[in-house]
Amino acid sequence: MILKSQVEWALHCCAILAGLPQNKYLSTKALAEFHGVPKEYLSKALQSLSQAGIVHTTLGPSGGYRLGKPPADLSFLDIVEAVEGNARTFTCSNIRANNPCRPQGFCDSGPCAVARIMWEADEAWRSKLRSVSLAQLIEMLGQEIPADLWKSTAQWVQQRAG
Amino acid sequence: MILKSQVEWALHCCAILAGLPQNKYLSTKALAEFHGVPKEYLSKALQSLSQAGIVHTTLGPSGGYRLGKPPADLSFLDIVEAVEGNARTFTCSNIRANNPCRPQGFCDSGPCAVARIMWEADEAWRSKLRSVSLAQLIEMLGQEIPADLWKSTAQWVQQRAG
DNA sequence: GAGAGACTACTCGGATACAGTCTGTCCGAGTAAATCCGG
DNA sequence: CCGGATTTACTCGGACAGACTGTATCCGAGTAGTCTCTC
Repeated sequence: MILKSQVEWALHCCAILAGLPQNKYLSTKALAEFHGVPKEYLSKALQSLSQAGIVHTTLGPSGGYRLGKPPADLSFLDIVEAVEGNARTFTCSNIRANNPCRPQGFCDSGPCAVARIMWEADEAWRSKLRSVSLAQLIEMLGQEIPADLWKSTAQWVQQRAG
Repeated sequence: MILKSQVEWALHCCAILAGLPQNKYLSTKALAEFHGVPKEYLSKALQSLSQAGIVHTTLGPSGGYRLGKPPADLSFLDIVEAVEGNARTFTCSNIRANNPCRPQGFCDSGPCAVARIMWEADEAWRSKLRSVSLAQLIEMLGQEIPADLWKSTAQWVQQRAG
């Protein structure tokens, strides 16, 4: 059970897009070059973000992506679920129903205990992701990245933005 | 990111094995028939549990599996990790290193903020699974399963145990 | 110089291909209990 | 009746195949700016 690499890409792309000047767009090509990943495949992740309303896109030259909401309103969970889907990590196939001792027509009341516990763990994971916003990530990155690198990166983004 | 069906099987099998008389064994065949799953494939999950020391096995006739530890000492996490592996759900490929603005020879101090947050969420998931023991599951099942079904199931297990 | 049309750069979506994992099956090797057979 | 040899029932491990997913690439359709050409 391992998340796709697209999740990592999407998170880093959102972090970059958060530093973009208002009403400017950054192309897939620029984002792909910045992160050193294949442009065409990264485009799939960005499409997922677009469909989820996390980023906004414009066609034509000087087109590309920008965030669709302020970074404070975007949680890690929003981005992860946009790429990975929002299905629970544990699927209950209700194998207790195959118990040969069951009387015919026996009907269960609610999901089985195993599934409930696994779903609680899943919810703990989601809850943590929900509690961290993109704005908080930017703040953390600002603290741990050297000031000159932070500045030159911002310049690079501004130069490529259209 | 969805857990294998083997995880569900392993959890239910451990719950059944917990109801086994001391020093008795239950065969893969019996467990497979009880849960209505393919015997050969279920055997893979049980092998994983065996390698992790969660269950103990004996060869020959009247052989099979029994728990290797008391149910109170077995957590959900033990069982899930035995089948699914203990690798983190998020893998950081350190794509920040591809930032074209980086000076040559730049060296990061510690994992990047994105990975740290994802790993915290992963730990929240594991922590929840670690907090629930197999004994607690048995107790929950005892409360929600009708008494007569609980009894006849115990009898079925005892009859098939060797 | 102004407006219409062509051009360009980009996103979007579908089609395709490849690799790895998940699911499932099959079979031989090894082991321990039960059974059989000779003394 | 007893002890050794055979049989039996099971686990274990590897090999194998098919389906599905993740990764990656390519190309055509559509769109919005930009450029060019004509009047």
